Amino acid sequence: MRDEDLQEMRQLPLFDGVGAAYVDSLLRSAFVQRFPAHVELVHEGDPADFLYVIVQGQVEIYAGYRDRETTISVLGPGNSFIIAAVLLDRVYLKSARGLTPTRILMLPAEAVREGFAEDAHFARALAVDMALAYRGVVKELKNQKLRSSLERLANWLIAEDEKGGSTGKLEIPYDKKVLASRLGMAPEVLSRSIAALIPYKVDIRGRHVQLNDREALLSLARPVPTIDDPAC
Amino acid sequence: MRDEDLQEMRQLPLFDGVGAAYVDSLLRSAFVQRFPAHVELVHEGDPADFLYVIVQGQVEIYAGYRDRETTISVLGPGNSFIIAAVLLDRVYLKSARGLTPTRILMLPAEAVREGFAEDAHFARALAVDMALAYRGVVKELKNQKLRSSLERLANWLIAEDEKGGSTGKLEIPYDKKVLASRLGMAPEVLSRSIAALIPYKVDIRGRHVQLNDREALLSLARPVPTIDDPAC
DNA sequence: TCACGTCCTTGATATTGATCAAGCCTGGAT
DNA sequence: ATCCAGGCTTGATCAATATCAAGGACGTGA
Repeated sequence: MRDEDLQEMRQLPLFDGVGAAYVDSLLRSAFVQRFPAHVELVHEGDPADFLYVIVQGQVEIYAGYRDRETTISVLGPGNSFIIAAVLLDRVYLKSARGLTPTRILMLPAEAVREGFAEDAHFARALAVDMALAYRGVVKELKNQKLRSSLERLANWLIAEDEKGGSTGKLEIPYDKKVLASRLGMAPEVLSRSIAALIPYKVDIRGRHVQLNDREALLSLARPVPTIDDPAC
Repeated sequence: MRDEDLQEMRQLPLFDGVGAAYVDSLLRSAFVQRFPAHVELVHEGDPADFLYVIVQGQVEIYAGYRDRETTISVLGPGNSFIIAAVLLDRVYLKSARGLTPTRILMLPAEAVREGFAEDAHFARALAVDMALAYRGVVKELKNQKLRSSLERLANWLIAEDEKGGSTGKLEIPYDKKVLASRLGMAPEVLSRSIAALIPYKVDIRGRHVQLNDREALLSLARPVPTIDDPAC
């Protein structure tokens, strides 16, 4: 790994609270790889040989069943996948592909497990990551089971706006078909739900979104911290 | 805590791989409580003051949104809830109530976090628990997003039969309305789905279930390890 | 034994979402 | 500039699920 890459990798959130010497030791067996867009990085059902950390680009985590497919999440720089499979030495439950060209840090699973067994700080960092990831999926499961498609879209828009500082303007960060899949609906349903938000002063043109009456949208969306607040 | 309780608590899966001296130290600040059925043990949104471990009885983990409610899981003896909230010192994302009378070990959250910070074995045990819990909820999210109600029921029956040794006979372990909620459907839909399984030689009377043609049901259910196998 | 509450099933209807089809729009390649 | 593939929208139709209603079954308490 090149020195400039090494310096960059040391800053990754995965290594928060972990001793620098130990991080370097882990990184010695790792490498950074570039992938073009659309390439499948991880295949559901495969043994977990690597822990992946996104250095650059956007990765879609998805899963299939028979001829169906759904997007579980879309991850960006600093995010890792899939810690649980690596820790437990089991197969990946999900697949991953780059939505854009990507640079990915690949940590051999063996090295991660050794680190887990030997370095208590690293073990704790992984536990905390696991706990946060778990809570994220619980919130998503609740979102799916408890809300309609329209409610999920409205809440996603509110949350995405808040991420950007509640300016009332946001960009949908990927194709609408990916957003539809991520929110658990067909693309046609997303189109219709977007149209259904027009009375709530939501203006969507292409990927550009403008929320012209935040209170109106909030009265429809009715977010709750235990589903919608990433910091909760 | 009474000595006989103490002995019993030491055997809990949560403490696998953790030194006996440390377990005893943790248990010194804990207590075992009995609750009648239906009592709410944990309320969604409350601060996580305790880690709960079921010693006896059956607990329904559920969540609500506006006037809706869904069952996330039903847990039995040996299972704990809710580790992630305690570890991160955040609110509970879910509620819990006993479906039956219960005996619950209550570990103060503070003590658990201290244990996590001080005892590397305990930290690793919690990390592994977290990884397993994470994978479980990912499978459930996939189950919800990728399958119809009928598919979820068929697969639940197959999995429940396998838990009991694949005898072809099983007992639904709680009220059907809880099973319906757990599988993400209204009770009426569960009734209709049960009736729809009659051509597949599934015989359900009350809580008694008999699978008279496992292959037929499997051809409908089409289980995959990455959703249905708890050991995967 | 009786009364009552809750669970469950069945029927009917409404709503939500999926699927199929068609055509427009847009960005990339030539 | 032109062509083409894929994304997206809209219309139509179908399927799945929710909701409402009613009545029977069953277990519990008196």
